[in-house]
Formats: sequence, C-alpha cells, structure tokens
Amino acid sequence: MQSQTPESDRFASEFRAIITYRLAKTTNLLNAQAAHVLRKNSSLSLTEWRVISLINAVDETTASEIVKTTFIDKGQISRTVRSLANKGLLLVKQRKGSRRQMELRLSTDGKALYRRIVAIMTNRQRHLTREFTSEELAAFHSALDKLERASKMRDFDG
Amino acid sequence: MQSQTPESDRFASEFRAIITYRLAKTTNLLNAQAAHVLRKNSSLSLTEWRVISLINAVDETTASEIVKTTFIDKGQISRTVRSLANKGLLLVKQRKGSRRQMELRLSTDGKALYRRIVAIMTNRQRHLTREFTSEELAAFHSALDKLERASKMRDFDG
DNA sequence: ACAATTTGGTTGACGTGTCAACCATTCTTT
DNA sequence: AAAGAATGGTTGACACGTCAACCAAATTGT
Repeated sequence: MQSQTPESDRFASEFRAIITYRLAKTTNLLNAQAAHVLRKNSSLSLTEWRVISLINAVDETTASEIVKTTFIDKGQISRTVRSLANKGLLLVKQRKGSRRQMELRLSTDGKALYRRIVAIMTNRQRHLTREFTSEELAAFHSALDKLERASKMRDFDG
Repeated sequence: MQSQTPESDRFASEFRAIITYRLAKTTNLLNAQAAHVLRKNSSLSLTEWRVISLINAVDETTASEIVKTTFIDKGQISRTVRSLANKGLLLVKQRKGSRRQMELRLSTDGKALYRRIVAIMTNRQRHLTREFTSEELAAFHSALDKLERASKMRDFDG
C-alpha cells in the first residue's frame, strides 16, 4: 500500500475547512454504511428503520408526531408508514375519539425485527464512537446543536 | 418565549444520543438552507455549486478527480458537468495528449457567478460558525475525521 | 351555528441520488 | 503485439427526497 490519503491533496486544504461540505460528506458515508448494513440484514430502507426505532422508543405515536421530531417530509412518512404496514411490521388503527389521527405501534413481527436489528446497530454505534471520550462526544453534540440553531437563518445577501 | 425545544420531549432523550441520527438531521437542515440560499440567488443546485467551487479551487481538473475527492457518484458528476457546460458556466475540452480525459475549467461567466455566490456562502459560513471557538472547530473537524474512518467498516453482526 | 383557519394525512409530479451495465481508451503484462 | 485489466466517462433504470396541491376532520373566532 502506498499512501493512505485517497483524497487528492490539491483539494484538501481548501475544502476540509468548509464545515458544511465536511459534514455532508461524513453524513453521506455514514448513511451509506447504515443502508448497507440494513440491506444485508433486513429489507428495510434507512427511513423505514428510523421510523421503526422512533415508534419503538415511544411505544405508540402518530405520523405527524414523527414528522415534527424528525423533520422528514410528511409525504415520505406517509408512504413509509404504509409500506411498513404492508410488510406487517406496523399496526395502524384509528385513534379513539378521532377520525383522522392514526395510532402507530409495532406489531409482534415489528418488535422482533427491531430487537434483531437494534443489536447490530448498537454494535455499529459503539464502533463509531469508540475513539471518542465522553467529553468529545458531548462537545460534538453541542456543536451540532449550534449548527442546527444557525441553520434557521435564510438570508445571507443584503 | 416559553421553551426553546421544538421537539416533542418524549423522543428527545432516546434519539439525541444516537450520533448518526443527529448528524443526518443537522446535515439535512444545513443542506436545505444551502439549497434555499442558492435557489434564491442563482439557478444552481447544491451539487452544481459544489462542483463549481471545487473547480474554482484548483483552476483546472477532471471529472474523475472530482469523483475521488467528493465521493459523489460518477454518473451524477457526469450529468452535473454537462448541465453546467450547457449553462455556459464550464469549459470542457479534451485534455491534450488524451482522447478521453476532459479538462474542466470555469468560463468567464462561471467565474463571475462563483465570485457572486461565494461572497454569500462565506457570510453563511461565518454565521454558522459564529458561536464556535477555534478549539471547538478543530475538535469538531477531528470528530468528523474519526467518524469518517469508522464509516469504512461494513459488518456489525458476526 | 357559521365561516375561517389549522391540523393530519394522502397523492402526483418532479428532481436528485444511486447502482449497475456499458463503451472506448489507456496501461500492464506476457 | 496481443490479451487482460484498469481508467474515464456516459447512460438507463429505479429508489428516494421534496414540493405543492389537495381532502377531510377538527378547532377557533364571531
């Protein structure tokens, strides 16, 4: 092996400095990794997996609540919910006292699948954060918080 | 103001801890912001903008070099290059001594556009990192490096 | 009680991302 | 010099994300 920097060096200095570029690249790599792991161990897409773990976490929820927490598109959630229900992983029923809100829960199969996959994903999470001290991790989260707040602004001309 | 957590609290604790989830969400918010700013000030997509600034940085390059540095899909780069060339922002010519490699440079229009947009994007970058000390910024980059390295692993079952 | 607004969810159209197959050219090996 | 492998780039098919229009139910204001 001759060099472990796969990146051409002419680009490196300029672009490593641009935070959004770095962030997008790392996120893409991590999402691709997650998608790969999911494909290998299930028939879930990344979004499906996120929805499943979200529902598992609170036991029972609605589509709109998922939208509010994840910022994933309404339409995408709607379709993902249907696809999970079709696969028999999700139970959808009218919320009592409402003719519009849908109560979402994992089915028995859904719970079993969740348990199987979460074990793998927890391994992954451990692997990803292996080199982090807990201070580093906290600092990282706080940096993401700052960026998230700063992402609300829309105008940088004027 | 009554509370600055827009997120339903039932989800918060579980999910804030999952680093890839946090990362994906922040990246999506930032990408949406960038896309919005670009739409408002130009007719460039985010990928087009990235390709333009990449080319600007090195003055002259090829499609495959862009692929290697960005990890953006070959095909997508190919189409983006064509679309930029059609808009007159990019000059594409056969690299001398090769009948296959294409030399990519910004046209005069491309350079002018770059200068106009980069001013806005630099404002944005400043705004995004305003609350960061330089140590925090360095720590953040180093965290991304670690994650990037850890993203190479593919198996977490076994 | 009525209209106006908001909320929960679905759908269609369209743009972007991703994968794999493919072709022509160049490099390596023999 | 020919065969095989690697490289640079294009294309088509398809999955996924994003936007806007829409509908029905629920809430608010008068």
